[in-house]
Amino acid sequence: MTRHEKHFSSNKEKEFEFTCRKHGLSLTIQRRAILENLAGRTDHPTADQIYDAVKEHLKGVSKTTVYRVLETLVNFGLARKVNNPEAKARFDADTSRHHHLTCITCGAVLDIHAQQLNRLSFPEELHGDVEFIDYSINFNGRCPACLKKSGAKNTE
Amino acid sequence: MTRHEKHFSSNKEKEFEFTCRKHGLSLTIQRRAILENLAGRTDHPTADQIYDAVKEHLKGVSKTTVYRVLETLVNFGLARKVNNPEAKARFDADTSRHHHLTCITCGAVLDIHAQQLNRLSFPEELHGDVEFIDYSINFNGRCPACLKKSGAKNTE
DNA sequence: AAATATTTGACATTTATTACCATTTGCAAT
DNA sequence: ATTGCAAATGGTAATAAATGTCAAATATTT
Ligand SMILES: [Zn+2]
Ligand SMILES: [Zn+2]
Ligand SMILES: [Zn+2]
Ligand SMILES: [Zn+2]
Repeated sequence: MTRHEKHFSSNKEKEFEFTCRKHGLSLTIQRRAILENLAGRTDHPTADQIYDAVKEHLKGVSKTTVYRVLETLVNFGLARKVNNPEAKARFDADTSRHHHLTCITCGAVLDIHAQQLNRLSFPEELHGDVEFIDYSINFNGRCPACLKKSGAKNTE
Repeated sequence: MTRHEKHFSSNKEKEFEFTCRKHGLSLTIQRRAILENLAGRTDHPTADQIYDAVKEHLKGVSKTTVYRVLETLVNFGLARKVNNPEAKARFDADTSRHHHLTCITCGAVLDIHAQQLNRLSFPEELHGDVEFIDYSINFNGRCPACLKKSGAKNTE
């Protein structure tokens, strides 16, 4: 019983309460339980995995609520969506080493080719623990079209 | 008519034919058309978008085929899946700046915290064209558990 | 405690992806 | 060119993830 509660560090709990109050969000037991579960694990669970875990302690939770609460948590910066910015796979015939920028305004995905980004060194302190094979970088920002539309050309 | 065909660079076409022959894959018009379409655009389309485009030239293509062919192309290195290594979103309560390693063996997602990775400089040559806001790095490799199991501890 | 605004739960629906299988097609050997 | 067979396709049906709806329940305010 105390096992999972100790993971809901009072830091995260305070941040949760603060953020909810700040934005006029109700402090519901569902929100608390879902964030508590997510904060108590490091395996980057899916919505379904969180649902499976939470329903043990909170009999009757709806899966809909889990999806909704997760979205809320992400929107207010209390959690982060690691994969799948959208729910569809995107394909690329360019198999050369390059990276991507996703436009936060229109969702476009642009190629970022830059030599300097292809020479990242893997963190030494982790060698031995894990094996690094490759990497790709996901930038987020704004594409040329949306930049032009908004007129926000910061040249600084 | 020549508009889209010129994009199917003879390089990619040769690579396609070579790879198919090398692995005993049939050279079907569906595979050719789908790769031709994908290679002729840079917008990282979804399977559905490719289907919409391809069916114009290849009346009667099945959406199933598009999904299947894309999978084949990715498996044989002729294309790349940019988003959604799997079709589910994963969540993280750690909103601090960090990166992720996805284990190619078991699919686990691990946090990679390393200061050196948080100081990437955005490619200068792109300043002005696009606006960079943030980034995250997706490593792929193998997690400690799978590394240990396979006994492949390369300490070099 | 009562009034009000928000959130939830159950169900239905949409959307992405995969499974299945009969038919067709690519391809190699006549 | 014809034949034979393995491989691939098309159509449909089935999963699975995610979202929409709305009355009932709950949190917050008064
Ligand atoms: Zn844009
Ligand atoms: Zn790309
Ligand atoms: Zn693993
Ligand atoms: Zn993480």
